[in-house]
Amino acid sequence: MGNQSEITIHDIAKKLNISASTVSRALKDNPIISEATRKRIKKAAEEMGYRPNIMAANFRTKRTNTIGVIVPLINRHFFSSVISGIEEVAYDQGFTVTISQSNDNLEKEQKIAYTLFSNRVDGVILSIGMETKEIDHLQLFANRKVPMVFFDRIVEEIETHKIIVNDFEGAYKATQHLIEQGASRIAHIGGPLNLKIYENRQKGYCKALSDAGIEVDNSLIINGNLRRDDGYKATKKLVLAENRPDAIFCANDTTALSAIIFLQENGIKVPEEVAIVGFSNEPFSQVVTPTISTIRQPGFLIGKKAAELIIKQINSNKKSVVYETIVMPTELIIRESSKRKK
Amino acid sequence: MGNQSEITIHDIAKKLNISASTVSRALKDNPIISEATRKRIKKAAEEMGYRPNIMAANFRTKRTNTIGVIVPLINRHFFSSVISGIEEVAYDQGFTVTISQSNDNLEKEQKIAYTLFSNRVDGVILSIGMETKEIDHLQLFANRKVPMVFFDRIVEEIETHKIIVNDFEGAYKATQHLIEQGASRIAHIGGPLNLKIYENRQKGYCKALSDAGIEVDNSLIINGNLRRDDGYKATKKLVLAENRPDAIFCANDTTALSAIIFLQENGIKVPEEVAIVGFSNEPFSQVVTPTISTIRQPGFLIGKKAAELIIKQINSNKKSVVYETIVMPTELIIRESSKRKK
DNA sequence: AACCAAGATGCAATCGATTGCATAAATAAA
DNA sequence: TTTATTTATGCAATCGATTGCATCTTGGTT
Repeated sequence: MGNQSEITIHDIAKKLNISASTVSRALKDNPIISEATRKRIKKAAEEMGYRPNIMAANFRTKRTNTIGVIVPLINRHFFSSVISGIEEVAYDQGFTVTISQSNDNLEKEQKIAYTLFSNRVDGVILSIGMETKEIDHLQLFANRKVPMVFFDRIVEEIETHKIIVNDFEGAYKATQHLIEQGASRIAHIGGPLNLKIYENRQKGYCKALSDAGIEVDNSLIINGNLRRDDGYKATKKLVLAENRPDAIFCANDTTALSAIIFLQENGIKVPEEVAIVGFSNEPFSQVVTPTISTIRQPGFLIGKKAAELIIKQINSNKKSVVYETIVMPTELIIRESSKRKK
Repeated sequence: MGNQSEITIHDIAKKLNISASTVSRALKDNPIISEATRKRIKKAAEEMGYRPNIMAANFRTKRTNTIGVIVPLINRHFFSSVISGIEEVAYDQGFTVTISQSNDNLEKEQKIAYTLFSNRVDGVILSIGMETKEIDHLQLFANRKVPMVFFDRIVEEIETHKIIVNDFEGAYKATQHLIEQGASRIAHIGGPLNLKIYENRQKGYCKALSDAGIEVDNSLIINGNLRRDDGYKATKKLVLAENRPDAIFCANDTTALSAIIFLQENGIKVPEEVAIVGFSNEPFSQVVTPTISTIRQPGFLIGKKAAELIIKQINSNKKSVVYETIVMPTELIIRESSKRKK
């Protein structure tokens, strides 16, 4: 059993008294090798417990069949869904997926990018971190013609494939829904505006208001980092001000939840007095009390699509690629936190 | 900008009129190279935009600095936490992490294992799928002396590092806590007993009862698949029986939640009339109403520990490794669903 | 029988970084 | 100055699979 030394195609060749090139070709089902020898070779390979040294092959062919993925945090439902989608497609096509998380830290993102590049991944799928304003480390891939797909948090300046969620539409629908539920003073707890997604959510919110003839009141918009604490404080500020809002559209579910918590702690009824809609459909949003209305982002589908796009580009001999920007639709999920009895 | 052709150490060598070996050594900070030349070389490398071809280096040195991870499902909080922990440690030590999911499918798990092996990962960290009864594909690593760490769902027959959670202890503490809160008729909604982890949880529950002088009543134990539905039905059955239990220890948080939902729907107060403790500390358990008491499994720590173990083994010149089986402690988190006012 | 084409296999170079050993240069000791 | 010693650098082989080109078989055709 214990077989420690590497078995190479040369070992097989020697045993069968043929050349290594023939072995190589046979194992790759090259039709130029006769049926008979191919079978002999495969049989021998099997018996000898041969496992190809992919490192050697990669080195020679300059392909790794590896896709690098960079996300801010693996341990978050949206991103792990995307990864799951990527993995699903990539695996079927014979690709390996290497995953790294930037922790929303620019320095780490840069290191990861250089590492992936040095590892000669065939392509990169990524969503940038909150701090990412410099983009030299990403330009690297563009310059060297390494296929790249941005998703969700994209970099506009780099011309490549992009998959985004229709944040504008989602925010619009969320806000519109709040209006339909009878709200008229609708606040917004938003994210950092240097990220396009939060800008678009905010724009969708504003557009829905103005389409309904409601003037946008900047005192009702609070931007922050969308952590639990941010939502709590923002809600406090909104509620304690004179002329309290009767609804809040939050740019993620975390702040929606912390808003609800603050409101409940202060005896303000959700949704009767303040209706809430979040964003992202985090798993907890459907099990908390009240369940949180939110916008579903199709993470798994985004992942699949990203993998398909990048594999297509990897396999197309890199000439004249037409870059696509895919906008994924969103879906409004109405739950208790915004549904007012009529 | 557009720099398409590979820059190698030979290009640097040629430009500086020195040999490639000197360049290689200088870039690796080999002290045998003089300060002066090292600086010249590094400067030139920087200027020329040199990026080492790690494929070539890996091939030569037979190390990939890559750790392969196989989990049943990426998109689940426990596993993504573990991955996060692995990634954290591995990254700091200069390792790359490759992640694959088996989807609890034996065939896919086998394919992944062979792929990882062919890619010559330096080590493998894995939690097996539900279907995994054959283990040839895992023996492969053991035979070829590839470092391996099992976590959570381990294979007993393979002698290697293992990291498991102390399910017995966790269940014991949960049950004990319920007793301390004044409960005396404590039910258990358990998982399939062919999985070790659920067997141990049940054993811990029974031991805690008998240690407290409470006889185990089998009519209070219901085993199932621990889905939402299972918890709901089990609770119904328990509650509608004569002599209703005054507490339930659930083998996961999902059933704990559905138990709570059933109880609330039927006007039974949690925790006053029936106290509940779950298991796993799923993210939702701290945000639902009431918040759910549960047992924390240190996923992130398990990941870190697994990475540390495997890296240690990779770096130790593979002679005489002592395999460790680490049992991670659990922590009881007391929340509203079990805390009775005194 | 002579020639050709198609089919099957082998030869040898190649990818880029690493590394044991040899050598050259610089310094110290005699 | 000569020899030993240290320090710095170069030479060349190597890792295993791939692949363009050369070579050898074989059978078919005239």
